[in-house]
Amino acid sequence: MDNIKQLLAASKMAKTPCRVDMLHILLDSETALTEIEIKHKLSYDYDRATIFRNLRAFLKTGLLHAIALEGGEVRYQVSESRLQSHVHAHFHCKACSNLYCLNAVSLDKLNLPEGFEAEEFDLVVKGFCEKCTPEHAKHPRSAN
Amino acid sequence: MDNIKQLLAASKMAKTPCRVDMLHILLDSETALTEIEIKHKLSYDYDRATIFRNLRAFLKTGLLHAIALEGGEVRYQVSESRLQSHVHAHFHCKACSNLYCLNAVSLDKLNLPEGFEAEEFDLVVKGFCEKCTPEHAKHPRSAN
DNA sequence: CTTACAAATGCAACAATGTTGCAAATATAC
DNA sequence: GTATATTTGCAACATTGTTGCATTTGTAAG
Repeated sequence: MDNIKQLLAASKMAKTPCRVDMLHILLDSETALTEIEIKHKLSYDYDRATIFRNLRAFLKTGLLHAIALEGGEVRYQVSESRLQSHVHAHFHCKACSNLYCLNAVSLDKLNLPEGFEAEEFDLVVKGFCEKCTPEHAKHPRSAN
Repeated sequence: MDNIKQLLAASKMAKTPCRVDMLHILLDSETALTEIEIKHKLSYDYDRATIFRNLRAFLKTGLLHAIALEGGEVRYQVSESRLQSHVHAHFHCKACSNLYCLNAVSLDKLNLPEGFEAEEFDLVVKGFCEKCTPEHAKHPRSAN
């Protein structure tokens, strides 16, 4: 709560109800969310332009980061350890389609072609999450 | 040329000028292309619905695969070694924004959380390509 | 090569989404 | 509390995703 106030202050953004609500939702979420998911979880029906602009502003200040999935789906997440590492790793469940953040992934010794200079790594691992692995669920593979 | 005919036949798709042209462009390209880039390179101004449907059909048969970048940008590429590996690695240049396909990347010993089962890996490495590294160019970092 | 059927295309229409200007409402600093 | 800078809601429009349908084209068979 107070945490959110600090986050906004650190980014020099006004503390408005919509922004607080958005960050609250994203901080509470175990998985990265789409713009529509965020909109649906908001306590008030804010205008889509407002949400759009706030997402854009959050990305600009680095408070959030976006992960693009196949099909053009974009999910947002609070960038907690953004500056510590340039590796962003996520796990995308093929059954429930949730997107989890993976920490502690190292990709240092990747052999790139001659003359290529790497700065960041975005990794998306696809499979089945703990709730949807064949052992735990019976019909999880229906989705894709 | 004849190669394209075989690709289409293998996917049980009719050999139409638009499809041949699209595949020609994608096979010739060193980098993955967006739908708009493909459209601009076509020799004839095909309807966008046609291109849209053909891309979708190509993805369905697996002839092409899509790579999603930040900002929702989606790029398409001929899937050459699609069945050999479940690792798709690409290099996205921050300067010229080209997307190169990286081969020979191994991500086997990735330590996932308990209960998570990985099937595919999509890696996007961002940085500067050989044409845009500081050594080779003077003002390449303007983009981004 | 023609015919007959299946498939693809162009076009129009509409839905969904991205994006902006601007006036009204709200937040921040004094 | 007041003044100023931001943010919001709304409307408008651009762009893109998507589909139905009539027309055209491709394919397979004779």
